Amino acid sequence: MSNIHIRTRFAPSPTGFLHVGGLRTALYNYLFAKQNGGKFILRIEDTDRARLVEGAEENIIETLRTFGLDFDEGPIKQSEHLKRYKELAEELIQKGVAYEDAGAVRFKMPKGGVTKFIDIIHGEIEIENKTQEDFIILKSDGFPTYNLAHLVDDHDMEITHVIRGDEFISSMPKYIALHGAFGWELPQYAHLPLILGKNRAKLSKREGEVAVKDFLDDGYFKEAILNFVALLGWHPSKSDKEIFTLEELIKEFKLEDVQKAGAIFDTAKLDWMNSEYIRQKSPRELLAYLKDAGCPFGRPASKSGDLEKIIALEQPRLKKLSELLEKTDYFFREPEYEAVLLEWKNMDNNQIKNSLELSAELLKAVSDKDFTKENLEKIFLERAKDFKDRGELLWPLRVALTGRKASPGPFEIMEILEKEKSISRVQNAINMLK
RNA sequence: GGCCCUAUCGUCUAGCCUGGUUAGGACACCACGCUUUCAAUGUGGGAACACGGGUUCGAAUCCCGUUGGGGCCA
Repeated sequence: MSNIHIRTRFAPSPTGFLHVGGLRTALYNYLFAKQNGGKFILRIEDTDRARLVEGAEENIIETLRTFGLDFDEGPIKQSEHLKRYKELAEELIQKGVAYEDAGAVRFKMPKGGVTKFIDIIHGEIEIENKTQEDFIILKSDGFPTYNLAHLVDDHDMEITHVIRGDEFISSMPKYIALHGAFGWELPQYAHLPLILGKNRAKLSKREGEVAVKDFLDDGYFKEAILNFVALLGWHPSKSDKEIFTLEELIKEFKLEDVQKAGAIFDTAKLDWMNSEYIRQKSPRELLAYLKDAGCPFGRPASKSGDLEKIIALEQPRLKKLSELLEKTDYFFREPEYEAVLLEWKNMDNNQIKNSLELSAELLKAVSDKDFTKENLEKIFLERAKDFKDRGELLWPLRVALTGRKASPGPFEIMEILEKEKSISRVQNAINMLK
């Protein structure tokens, strides 16, 4: 608790929905603040009025809440500080370090020397001042540019650590010169490597799914997304642990261990991670989650106990919850398939028919009460011994029940389908072969 | 084009600071086992130090250069 005064901020522009890169920046800011007992603050940088997108601010706030990245202060909006920026621009003109130019105010960038600073992630960085031009700090419409506004607010909000994307490194001489002109102390900086698309370029909306909301809507768990994003550019120093809760991340995250090079955002590992989280949850939790999400799974209604059983069957096969509806459709309507699918290896039509007729016969002999997975398995596996291989009995049966090449096993399915429906599906298959 | 950042398997990365490893893990991929199918699971496998020079007995690791990638500005 020694660093009680540490203050970080996440300062997005509301020019679009929160994307994965933004989420990671917010997360790292949050983790660093929390692990030091400090404060995490949200600031909305809404001074570029032309690029504002409706609903973006709400989406950013809502998404941060969803992930549990609760901010201690804010949201603070820059558009409410217009007077402050104007006064400060004025002050710089008075001091002779800024001047008016076609209605705008420009800051006089020192032309000689080098700017040196320490970045927590990159170490020492040196940039010659002559690479920078005099730059606009206040536009003719009275709105400040990023160059001025972000650092005024960081100062006023007493931000101690600025953790943001790499893309600002080359403008650091501007920010440092401006701090000098105001006589303000510099915060510490940590510039995060960019998250790149498959084409190695900065992730952009044009590539489709980059909004965090899209992933949420697509059936990825928030825990999985957060976990995945945390590992894009960071790795625990003394272990190979990969599954982390937010609390664990707060304990183990180290800003100095953040990678210097950009990371490609590739969803293959996210899929795996999501399936890990799906398997960790109980079917009941998954069902509740689906209900909350307004997913039509299970409608029209069957008994709710069955829904949990159905989820339990597919659980180890799911990468995303959104696959559930399609994968379990045969529980809710009669399967449709081609008769050839019933064929196992080199069986001919007659053999298939005989196999299915035996199945029907065996099923009819089981009472409703005994129509359980265990019982059915015992009965069928015993009879399957009469065949060259079990598949001759079990494959046609399973296809008759599901209409699918791939599915869970027939016994667990039949327990859920119950006797009458199981038999009728087998009967339908037999009829197809006539 | 100028400036800046950056470089280990296909991807995310450990190792680099403090030279000596069969260069480790995870995902993905392949094979095998289990198995009626698909998963899950178990075992095994292929797969990387961008390149060129130094320094050194010895370089992924230190230095220089080149190339590639990215960013910012124009």
